[in-house]
Amino acid sequence: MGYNKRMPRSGDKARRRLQKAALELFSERGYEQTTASEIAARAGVTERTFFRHFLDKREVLFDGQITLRAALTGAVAEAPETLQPMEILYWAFRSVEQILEDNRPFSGPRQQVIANTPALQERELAKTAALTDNLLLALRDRGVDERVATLAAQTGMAVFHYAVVSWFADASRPLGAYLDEAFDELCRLSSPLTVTDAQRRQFLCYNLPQQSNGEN
Amino acid sequence: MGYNKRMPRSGDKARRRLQKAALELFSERGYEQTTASEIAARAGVTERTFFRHFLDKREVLFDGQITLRAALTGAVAEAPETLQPMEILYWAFRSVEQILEDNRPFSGPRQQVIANTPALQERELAKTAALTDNLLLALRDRGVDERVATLAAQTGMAVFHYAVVSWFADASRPLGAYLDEAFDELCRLSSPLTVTDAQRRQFLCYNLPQQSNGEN
DNA sequence: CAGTATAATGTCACAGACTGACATAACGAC
DNA sequence: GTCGTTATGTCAGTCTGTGACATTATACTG
Repeated sequence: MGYNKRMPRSGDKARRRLQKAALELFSERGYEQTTASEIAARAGVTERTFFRHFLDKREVLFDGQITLRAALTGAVAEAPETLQPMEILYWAFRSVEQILEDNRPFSGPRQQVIANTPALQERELAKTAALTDNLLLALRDRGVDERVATLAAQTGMAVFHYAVVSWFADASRPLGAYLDEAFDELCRLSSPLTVTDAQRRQFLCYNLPQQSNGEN
Repeated sequence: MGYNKRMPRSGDKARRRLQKAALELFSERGYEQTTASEIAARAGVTERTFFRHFLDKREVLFDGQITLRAALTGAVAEAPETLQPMEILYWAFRSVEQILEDNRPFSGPRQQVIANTPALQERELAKTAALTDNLLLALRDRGVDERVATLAAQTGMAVFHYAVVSWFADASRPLGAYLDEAFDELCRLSSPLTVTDAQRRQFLCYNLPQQSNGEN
Protein backbone atom coordinates (compact mmCIF):
# COMPACT_ATOMS: atom_id res chain seq x y z
CA MET A 1 0.00 0.00 0.00
CA GLY A 2 2.33 2.72 -1.19
CA TYR A 3 1.35 6.35 -1.66
CA ASN A 4 1.56 8.11 -4.99
CA LYS A 5 -0.35 11.12 -3.78
CA ARG A 6 0.67 13.24 -0.83
CA MET A 7 -1.09 12.32 2.36
CA PRO A 8 -0.35 14.86 5.13
CA ARG A 9 -1.59 14.36 8.67
CA SER A 10 -4.94 12.70 8.74
CA GLY A 11 -6.71 14.40 11.61
CA ASP A 12 -8.52 11.16 12.21
CA LYS A 13 -7.16 10.80 15.72
CA ALA A 14 -8.41 14.22 16.68
CA ARG A 15 -11.82 13.32 15.34
CA ARG A 16 -11.98 10.21 17.48
CA ARG A 17 -10.73 12.06 20.53
CA LEU A 18 -13.46 14.63 20.01
CA GLN A 19 -16.15 11.98 19.85
CA LYS A 20 -14.83 10.27 22.95
CA ALA A 21 -14.57 13.53 24.87
CA ALA A 22 -18.05 14.58 23.79
CA LEU A 23 -19.65 11.34 24.88
CA GLU A 24 -17.88 11.51 28.23
CA LEU A 25 -18.88 15.09 28.93
CA PHE A 26 -22.45 14.56 27.76
CA SER A 27 -22.71 11.59 30.08
CA GLU A 28 -21.25 13.50 33.01
CA ARG A 29 -23.08 16.83 32.88
CA GLY A 30 -25.58 16.42 30.06
CA TYR A 31 -25.68 17.73 26.51
CA GLU A 32 -26.99 21.22 27.18
CA GLN A 33 -24.57 21.80 30.03
CA THR A 34 -21.60 20.91 27.85
CA THR A 35 -19.99 23.51 25.64
CA ALA A 36 -18.35 22.79 22.32
CA SER A 37 -15.30 24.59 23.62
CA GLU A 38 -15.08 22.21 26.59
CA ILE A 39 -15.24 19.18 24.33
CA ALA A 40 -12.46 20.59 22.21
CA ALA A 41 -10.38 21.36 25.27
CA ARG A 42 -10.63 17.80 26.58
CA ALA A 43 -9.66 16.52 23.14
CA GLY A 44 -6.69 18.87 23.09
CA VAL A 45 -7.83 20.98 20.17
CA THR A 46 -9.64 24.24 19.51
CA GLU A 47 -13.36 24.88 19.30
CA ARG A 48 -12.83 25.81 15.66
CA THR A 49 -11.39 22.37 14.96
CA PHE A 50 -14.44 20.77 16.53
CA PHE A 51 -16.71 22.54 14.04
CA ARG A 52 -14.42 21.59 11.18
CA HIS A 53 -14.91 17.92 11.97
CA PHE A 54 -18.62 18.13 12.76
CA LEU A 55 -21.11 20.42 11.09
CA ASP A 56 -22.81 21.08 14.39
CA LYS A 57 -22.65 20.09 18.03
CA ARG A 58 -25.15 17.25 17.63
CA GLU A 59 -23.37 15.61 14.76
CA VAL A 60 -20.48 14.50 16.96
CA LEU A 61 -22.61 11.54 18.08
CA PHE A 62 -23.88 10.60 14.63
CA ASP A 63 -21.25 9.44 12.22
CA GLY A 64 -21.34 5.74 12.90
CA GLN A 65 -24.50 5.96 10.84
CA ILE A 66 -22.38 6.24 7.72
CA THR A 67 -20.86 2.81 8.31
CA LEU A 68 -24.23 1.30 9.11
CA ARG A 69 -25.79 2.82 6.03
CA ALA A 70 -23.11 1.46 3.76
CA ALA A 71 -23.38 -2.00 5.28
CA LEU A 72 -27.16 -2.09 5.04
CA THR A 73 -27.48 -0.84 1.48
CA GLY A 74 -24.66 -3.15 0.44
CA ALA A 75 -26.38 -6.12 2.01
CA VAL A 76 -29.65 -5.25 0.30
CA ALA A 77 -27.88 -5.07 -3.02
CA GLU A 78 -26.15 -8.40 -2.56
CA ALA A 79 -29.00 -10.42 -1.07
CA PRO A 80 -30.10 -13.52 -3.01
CA GLU A 81 -32.37 -12.80 -5.94
CA THR A 82 -35.08 -15.15 -4.79
CA LEU A 83 -35.94 -13.17 -1.66
CA GLN A 84 -39.09 -11.09 -1.22
CA PRO A 85 -38.76 -7.42 -0.15
CA MET A 86 -39.21 -8.02 3.56
CA GLU A 87 -36.95 -11.03 3.39
CA ILE A 88 -34.27 -8.89 1.84
CA LEU A 89 -34.52 -6.45 4.71
CA TYR A 90 -34.38 -9.25 7.25
CA TRP A 91 -31.25 -10.52 5.51
CA ALA A 92 -29.74 -7.04 5.59
CA PHE A 93 -30.50 -6.48 9.25
CA ARG A 94 -28.98 -9.81 10.20
CA SER A 95 -25.88 -9.01 8.19
CA VAL A 96 -25.12 -5.87 10.21
CA GLU A 97 -25.65 -7.61 13.51
CA GLN A 98 -21.93 -8.00 14.12
CA ILE A 99 -21.24 -4.34 13.51
CA LEU A 100 -23.76 -3.31 16.13
CA GLU A 101 -22.50 -5.88 18.61
CA ASP A 102 -18.96 -4.61 18.21
CA ASN A 103 -20.00 -0.99 18.72
CA ARG A 104 -22.13 -1.64 21.76
CA PRO A 105 -19.59 -0.33 24.30
CA PHE A 106 -19.88 3.00 22.55
CA SER A 107 -23.56 2.77 21.63
CA GLY A 108 -24.77 2.07 25.15
CA PRO A 109 -23.83 5.37 26.80
CA ARG A 110 -24.66 7.09 23.55
CA GLN A 111 -28.26 5.90 23.62
CA GLN A 112 -28.47 6.97 27.23
CA VAL A 113 -27.45 10.50 26.39
CA ILE A 114 -29.81 10.68 23.43
CA ALA A 115 -32.69 9.46 25.57
CA ASN A 116 -32.14 12.43 27.87
CA THR A 117 -31.83 15.06 25.14
CA PRO A 118 -34.71 16.13 22.89
CA ALA A 119 -32.36 17.91 20.51
CA LEU A 120 -30.44 14.69 19.95
CA GLN A 121 -33.61 12.64 19.55
CA GLU A 122 -34.59 15.00 16.77
CA ARG A 123 -31.32 14.40 15.00
CA GLU A 124 -31.67 10.66 15.44
CA LEU A 125 -35.08 10.75 13.80
CA ALA A 126 -33.58 12.59 10.87
CA LYS A 127 -30.80 10.02 10.55
CA THR A 128 -33.27 7.17 10.72
CA ALA A 129 -35.40 8.78 8.06
CA ALA A 130 -32.38 9.16 5.82
CA LEU A 131 -31.48 5.53 6.38
CA THR A 132 -35.02 4.46 5.56
CA ASP A 133 -34.80 6.41 2.35
CA ASN A 134 -31.57 4.66 1.46
CA LEU A 135 -33.18 1.29 2.03
CA LEU A 136 -36.04 2.37 -0.20
CA LEU A 137 -33.65 3.26 -2.99
CA ALA A 138 -31.66 0.06 -2.56
CA LEU A 139 -34.84 -1.98 -2.85
CA ARG A 140 -35.95 0.00 -5.87
CA ASP A 141 -32.61 -0.62 -7.53
CA ARG A 142 -33.32 -4.31 -7.21
CA GLY A 143 -36.47 -3.84 -9.22
CA VAL A 144 -38.95 -3.66 -6.35
CA ASP A 145 -41.90 -1.43 -7.14
CA GLU A 146 -41.36 1.98 -5.59
CA ARG A 147 -44.50 2.03 -3.49
CA VAL A 148 -43.92 -1.47 -2.21
CA ALA A 149 -40.36 -0.50 -1.43
CA THR A 150 -41.53 2.58 0.45
CA LEU A 151 -43.88 0.62 2.63
CA ALA A 152 -41.43 -2.22 3.16
CA ALA A 153 -38.60 0.13 4.11
CA GLN A 154 -40.80 2.01 6.53
CA THR A 155 -42.16 -1.09 8.20
CA GLY A 156 -38.79 -2.81 8.19
CA MET A 157 -37.09 0.14 9.84
CA ALA A 158 -39.79 0.25 12.50
CA VAL A 159 -39.25 -3.41 13.27
CA PHE A 160 -35.47 -3.04 13.22
CA HIS A 161 -35.62 -0.08 15.54
CA TYR A 162 -37.90 -1.94 17.89
CA ALA A 163 -35.43 -4.84 18.01
CA VAL A 164 -32.42 -2.63 18.59
CA VAL A 165 -34.12 -0.76 21.41
CA SER A 166 -35.03 -4.05 23.08
CA TRP A 167 -31.46 -5.19 22.70
CA PHE A 168 -30.14 -1.99 24.25
CA ALA A 169 -32.43 -2.51 27.22
CA ASP A 170 -31.18 -6.05 27.79
CA ALA A 171 -28.06 -7.29 26.07
CA SER A 172 -28.03 -10.66 27.76
CA ARG A 173 -29.23 -12.12 24.47
CA PRO A 174 -27.75 -11.38 21.04
CA LEU A 175 -29.35 -8.79 18.79
CA GLY A 176 -30.33 -11.52 16.34
CA ALA A 177 -32.69 -13.04 18.87
CA TYR A 178 -34.54 -9.77 19.26
CA LEU A 179 -34.63 -9.34 15.51
CA ASP A 180 -36.19 -12.78 15.07
CA GLU A 181 -38.72 -12.04 17.76
CA ALA A 182 -39.63 -8.67 16.29
CA PHE A 183 -40.18 -10.18 12.85
CA ASP A 184 -42.14 -12.99 14.41
CA GLU A 185 -44.38 -10.45 16.08
CA LEU A 186 -44.75 -8.52 12.87
CA CYS A 187 -46.03 -11.68 11.24
CA ARG A 188 -48.35 -12.65 14.02
CA LEU A 189 -49.87 -9.21 14.53
CA SER A 190 -53.35 -8.84 13.11
CA SER A 191 -53.04 -12.11 11.34
CA PRO A 192 -55.58 -14.63 12.56
CA LEU A 193 -54.81 -16.30 9.25
CA THR A 194 -51.31 -17.30 10.22
CA VAL A 195 -51.38 -21.04 10.04
CA THR A 196 -48.36 -22.63 11.63
CA ASP A 197 -45.95 -21.74 14.42
CA ALA A 198 -42.91 -19.50 14.76
CA GLN A 199 -40.91 -21.65 12.40
CA ARG A 200 -43.02 -20.54 9.44
CA ARG A 201 -43.40 -16.84 9.34
CA GLN A 202 -46.05 -16.27 6.80
CA PHE A 203 -48.43 -13.38 6.71
CA LEU A 204 -49.05 -10.03 8.21
CA CYS A 205 -52.59 -9.03 7.42
CA TYR A 206 -54.45 -5.85 8.07
CA ASN A 207 -58.17 -5.93 7.73
CA LEU A 208 -59.42 -2.88 5.91
CA PRO A 209 -63.11 -3.20 4.99
CA GLN A 210 -65.15 -0.40 3.48
CA GLN A 211 -65.03 2.90 5.30
CA SER A 212 -67.82 3.79 7.73
CA ASN A 213 -68.47 7.06 5.95
CA GLY A 214 -66.79 9.12 8.64
CA GLU A 215 -67.50 12.49 7.07
CA ASN A 216 -66.43 14.83 9.81
CA MET B 1 -69.74 34.53 28.93
CA GLY B 2 -68.73 36.67 31.89
CA TYR B 3 -65.28 36.69 33.41
CA ASN B 4 -64.62 35.71 36.99
CA LYS B 5 -60.89 35.58 36.52
CA ARG B 6 -58.75 38.46 35.33
CA MET B 7 -57.95 38.34 31.65
CA PRO B 8 -55.42 41.01 30.64
CA ARG B 9 -54.23 41.40 27.06
CA SER B 10 -53.97 38.10 25.30
CA GLY B 11 -50.91 38.48 23.12
CA ASP B 12 -52.61 36.19 20.66
CA LYS B 13 -52.62 38.76 17.87
CA ALA B 14 -48.89 39.28 18.15
CA ARG B 15 -48.41 35.52 17.95
CA ARG B 16 -50.36 35.30 14.73
CA ARG B 17 -48.59 38.30 13.26
CA LEU B 18 -45.28 36.65 14.04
CA GLN B 19 -46.27 33.44 12.27
CA LYS B 20 -47.48 35.34 9.24
CA ALA B 21 -44.36 37.50 9.08
CA ALA B 22 -42.13 34.46 9.49
CA LEU B 23 -43.79 32.54 6.68
CA GLU B 24 -43.59 35.55 4.38
CA LEU B 25 -39.93 36.20 5.06
CA PHE B 26 -39.00 32.52 4.83
CA SER B 27 -40.74 32.35 1.48
CA GLU B 28 -39.04 35.50 0.21
CA ARG B 29 -35.40 35.01 1.26
CA GLY B 30 -35.34 31.53 2.78
CA TYR B 31 -35.15 30.31 6.35
CA GLU B 32 -31.41 30.63 6.92
CA GLN B 33 -31.30 34.11 5.44
CA THR B 34 -34.04 35.34 7.74
CA THR B 35 -33.21 36.58 11.20
CA ALA B 36 -35.48 36.23 14.22
CA SER B 37 -35.05 39.93 14.75
CA GLU B 38 -36.34 40.66 11.25
CA ILE B 39 -39.43 38.54 11.80
CA ALA B 40 -40.14 40.37 15.02
CA ALA B 41 -39.64 43.73 13.32
CA ARG B 42 -42.16 42.94 10.59
CA ALA B 43 -44.62 41.80 13.24
CA GLY B 44 -44.07 45.04 15.14
CA VAL B 45 -42.54 43.48 18.23
CA THR B 46 -39.13 42.76 19.70
CA GLU B 47 -36.90 39.75 19.13
CA ARG B 48 -37.35 38.90 22.79
CA THR B 49 -41.09 38.68 22.31
CA PHE B 50 -40.58 36.29 19.42
CA PHE B 51 -38.71 33.89 21.67
CA ARG B 52 -41.35 34.23 24.36
CA HIS B 53 -43.99 32.95 21.96
CA PHE B 54 -41.85 30.27 20.30
CA LEU B 55 -39.22 28.20 22.01
CA ASP B 56 -36.95 28.47 18.99
CA LYS B 57 -36.89 29.88 15.49
CA ARG B 58 -38.19 26.68 13.91
CA GLU B 59 -41.19 26.35 16.16
CA VAL B 60 -42.89 29.38 14.62
CA LEU B 61 -44.07 27.13 11.76
CA PHE B 62 -45.19 24.24 13.95
CA ASP B 63 -48.04 24.97 16.26
CA GLY B 64 -50.94 23.99 14.05
CA GLN B 65 -49.80 20.51 14.98
CA ILE B 66 -51.43 20.98 18.37
CA THR B 67 -54.87 21.39 16.80
CA LEU B 68 -54.33 18.46 14.48
CA ARG B 69 -53.15 16.26 17.32
CA ALA B 70 -56.19 17.05 19.43
CA ALA B 71 -58.54 16.38 16.53
CA LEU B 72 -56.89 13.08 15.61
CA THR B 73 -56.66 11.64 19.10
CA GLY B 74 -60.22 12.75 19.77
CA ALA B 75 -61.45 11.07 16.62
CA VAL B 76 -59.64 7.87 17.52
CA ALA B 77 -61.23 7.89 20.94
CA GLU B 78 -64.72 8.46 19.58
CA ALA B 79 -64.63 6.12 16.61
CA PRO B 80 -67.25 3.32 16.55
CA GLU B 81 -66.37 0.36 18.74
CA THR B 82 -66.71 -2.16 15.94
CA LEU B 83 -63.81 -0.83 13.89
CA GLN B 84 -60.46 -2.57 13.54
CA PRO B 85 -57.26 -0.62 14.35
CA MET B 86 -56.53 0.49 10.79
CA GLU B 87 -60.17 1.31 10.24
CA ILE B 88 -60.09 3.53 13.29
CA LEU B 89 -57.15 5.40 11.85
CA TYR B 90 -58.86 5.74 8.50
CA TRP B 91 -61.89 7.16 10.30
CA ALA B 92 -59.69 9.59 12.21
CA PHE B 93 -57.85 10.78 9.12
CA ARG B 94 -61.09 11.39 7.28
CA SER B 95 -62.45 13.32 10.24
CA VAL B 96 -59.63 15.88 10.14
CA GLU B 97 -59.93 16.35 6.40
CA GLN B 98 -61.87 19.59 6.79
CA ILE B 99 -59.28 21.08 9.12
CA LEU B 100 -56.53 20.47 6.60
CA GLU B 101 -58.58 21.80 3.71
CA ASP B 102 -59.29 24.99 5.66
CA ASN B 103 -55.64 25.52 6.49
CA ARG B 104 -54.38 24.88 3.01
CA PRO B 105 -53.75 28.55 2.12
CA PHE B 106 -51.31 28.59 5.00
CA SER B 107 -50.02 25.05 4.63
CA GLY B 108 -49.09 25.36 0.98
CA PRO B 109 -46.31 27.95 1.26
CA ARG B 110 -45.34 26.39 4.57
CA GLN B 111 -44.64 23.02 2.95
CA GLN B 112 -42.67 24.77 0.27
CA VAL B 113 -40.41 26.41 2.82
CA ILE B 114 -39.94 23.19 4.77
CA ALA B 115 -39.04 21.33 1.59
CA ASN B 116 -36.17 23.77 1.07
CA THR B 117 -34.84 23.69 4.64
CA PRO B 118 -33.19 20.65 6.21
CA ALA B 119 -33.45 22.13 9.68
CA LEU B 120 -37.21 22.44 9.30
CA GLN B 121 -37.53 18.95 7.87
CA GLU B 122 -35.85 17.69 10.99
CA ARG B 123 -38.39 19.44 13.16
CA GLU B 124 -41.23 18.12 11.07
CA LEU B 125 -39.99 14.57 11.55
CA ALA B 126 -39.96 15.14 15.28
CA LYS B 127 -43.51 16.47 15.21
CA THR B 128 -44.69 13.55 13.10
CA ALA B 129 -43.05 11.12 15.48
CA ALA B 130 -44.80 12.77 18.41
CA LEU B 131 -48.10 12.59 16.58
CA THR B 132 -47.55 8.92 15.80
CA ASP B 133 -46.89 8.31 19.46
CA ASN B 134 -50.14 10.02 20.37
CA LEU B 135 -52.03 7.83 17.93
CA LEU B 136 -50.39 4.80 19.48
CA LEU B 137 -51.54 5.83 22.94
CA ALA B 138 -55.04 6.64 21.72
CA LEU B 139 -55.33 3.20 20.17
CA ARG B 140 -53.95 1.57 23.27
CA ASP B 141 -56.52 3.40 25.39
CA ARG B 142 -59.19 1.74 23.29
CA GLY B 143 -57.85 -1.63 24.29
CA VAL B 144 -55.73 -2.33 21.22
CA ASP B 145 -52.67 -4.40 22.01
CA GLU B 146 -49.65 -2.14 22.36
CA ARG B 147 -47.56 -3.80 19.69
CA VAL B 148 -50.40 -3.91 17.24
CA ALA B 149 -51.08 -0.27 18.03
CA THR B 150 -47.43 0.61 17.43
CA LEU B 151 -47.36 -1.02 14.04
CA ALA B 152 -50.76 0.34 13.04
CA ALA B 153 -49.89 3.89 14.09
CA GLN B 154 -46.60 3.74 12.22
CA THR B 155 -48.09 2.35 9.04
CA GLY B 156 -51.12 4.59 9.26
CA MET B 157 -49.03 7.70 9.64
CA ALA B 158 -46.91 6.69 6.66
CA VAL B 159 -50.02 6.30 4.53
CA PHE B 160 -51.54 9.53 5.83
CA HIS B 161 -48.34 11.41 5.13
CA TYR B 162 -48.20 9.98 1.64
CA ALA B 163 -51.74 11.13 0.97
CA VAL B 164 -51.17 14.61 2.32
CA VAL B 165 -48.04 15.07 0.27
CA SER B 166 -49.88 13.99 -2.86
CA TRP B 167 -52.66 16.42 -2.03
CA PHE B 168 -50.19 19.25 -1.55
CA ALA B 169 -48.71 18.53 -4.95
CA ASP B 170 -52.10 18.67 -6.65
CA ALA B 171 -55.12 20.07 -4.83
CA SER B 172 -57.49 19.78 -7.76
CA ARG B 173 -59.05 16.84 -5.93
CA PRO B 174 -60.05 16.77 -2.26
CA LEU B 175 -57.74 15.27 0.32
CA GLY B 176 -60.22 12.46 0.92
CA ALA B 177 -59.70 11.14 -2.57
CA TYR B 178 -55.96 10.85 -2.01
CA LEU B 179 -56.59 9.21 1.34
CA ASP B 180 -58.83 6.61 -0.26
CA GLU B 181 -56.28 5.96 -2.95
CA ALA B 182 -53.44 5.64 -0.48
CA PHE B 183 -55.35 3.14 1.60
CA ASP B 184 -56.33 1.31 -1.54
CA GLU B 185 -52.71 1.01 -2.48
CA LEU B 186 -51.79 -0.10 1.00
CA CYS B 187 -54.28 -2.92 0.62
CA ARG B 188 -53.19 -3.92 -2.84
CA LEU B 189 -49.46 -3.82 -2.22
CA SER B 190 -47.87 -7.20 -1.77
CA SER B 191 -51.26 -8.79 -1.73
CA PRO B 192 -51.86 -11.07 -4.68
CA LEU B 193 -54.56 -12.48 -2.43
CA THR B 194 -56.74 -9.40 -2.59
CA VAL B 195 -59.87 -10.61 -4.23
CA THR B 196 -62.15 -7.82 -5.36
CA ASP B 197 -61.74 -4.23 -6.55
CA ALA B 198 -61.30 -0.86 -4.91
CA GLN B 199 -64.69 -1.00 -3.32
CA ARG B 200 -63.61 -3.77 -1.00
CA ARG B 201 -60.41 -2.94 0.69
CA GLN B 202 -59.40 -6.14 2.30
CA PHE B 203 -55.93 -7.28 3.08
CA LEU B 204 -52.40 -6.12 3.23
CA CYS B 205 -50.15 -9.10 3.26
CA TYR B 206 -46.41 -9.39 3.61
CA ASN B 207 -44.82 -12.67 2.75
CA LEU B 208 -42.22 -13.61 5.29
CA PRO B 209 -41.02 -17.20 4.85
CA GLN B 210 -38.17 -18.71 6.82
CA GLN B 211 -34.96 -16.76 6.84
CA SER B 212 -32.21 -17.76 4.47
CA ASN B 213 -29.71 -18.10 7.30
CA GLY B 214 -27.99 -14.85 6.40
CA GLU B 215 -25.28 -15.05 9.03
CA ASN B 216 -23.10 -12.19 7.95
C1' DC C 1 18.81 15.82 5.23
C1' DA C 2 16.76 20.17 3.32
C1' DG C 3 12.79 21.55 0.69
C1' DT C 4 8.11 21.69 -0.67
C1' DA C 5 3.27 20.83 -1.28
C1' DT C 6 -0.82 19.69 1.16
C1' DA C 7 -4.00 19.37 4.66
C1' DA C 8 -4.96 20.03 9.51
C1' DT C 9 -4.99 23.25 13.00
C1' DG C 10 -4.79 27.85 15.42
C1' DT C 11 -6.22 32.72 15.88
C1' DC C 12 -9.30 36.37 15.50
C1' DA C 13 -13.42 38.70 14.59
C1' DC C 14 -18.17 38.53 14.08
C1' DA C 15 -23.31 37.48 13.25
C1' DG C 16 -27.09 35.14 14.90
C1' DA C 17 -29.76 32.17 18.33
C1' DC C 18 -31.28 32.11 22.85
C1' DT C 19 -31.76 33.37 28.07
C1' DG C 20 -32.11 35.69 32.59
C1' DA C 21 -33.20 39.84 35.14
C1' DC C 22 -35.49 43.79 35.67
C1' DA C 23 -38.43 47.67 34.12
C1' DT C 24 -42.53 49.26 31.70
C1' DA C 25 -46.96 49.37 29.57
C1' DA C 26 -51.49 47.55 28.48
C1' DC C 27 -55.70 45.62 29.86
C1' DG C 28 -59.54 43.60 32.76
C1' DA C 29 -61.83 43.72 37.11
C1' DC C 30 -63.50 46.44 40.91
C1' DG D 1 -59.46 55.95 39.13
C1' DT D 2 -56.73 51.91 41.48
C1' DC D 3 -55.01 47.45 41.53
C1' DG D 4 -53.33 43.14 39.90
C1' DT D 5 -52.14 40.40 36.10
C1' DT D 6 -49.81 39.65 31.93
C1' DA D 7 -47.54 40.87 27.66
C1' DT D 8 -43.89 43.36 26.18
C1' DG D 9 -39.48 46.18 26.13
C1' DT D 10 -34.66 46.75 27.43
C1' DC D 11 -30.19 45.14 28.17
C1' DA D 12 -26.40 42.35 29.10
C1' DG D 13 -24.50 38.15 28.33
C1' DT D 14 -23.43 33.08 26.71
C1' DC D 15 -23.17 29.79 23.16
C1' DT D 16 -23.32 28.20 18.39
C1' DG D 17 -21.45 28.42 14.04
C1' DT D 18 -18.62 30.75 10.09
C1' DG D 19 -15.28 33.33 7.19
C1' DA D 20 -10.54 34.88 6.55
C1' DC D 21 -5.97 34.43 7.26
C1' DA D 22 -1.75 32.76 9.57
C1' DT D 23 0.71 28.68 11.33
C1' DT D 24 2.15 24.07 11.90
C1' DA D 25 2.66 19.20 11.02
C1' DT D 26 3.17 15.55 7.78
C1' DA D 27 4.40 12.88 3.47
C1' DC D 28 6.91 12.89 -0.21
C1' DT D 29 10.90 14.49 -3.29
C1' DG D 30 15.44 15.47 -4.63
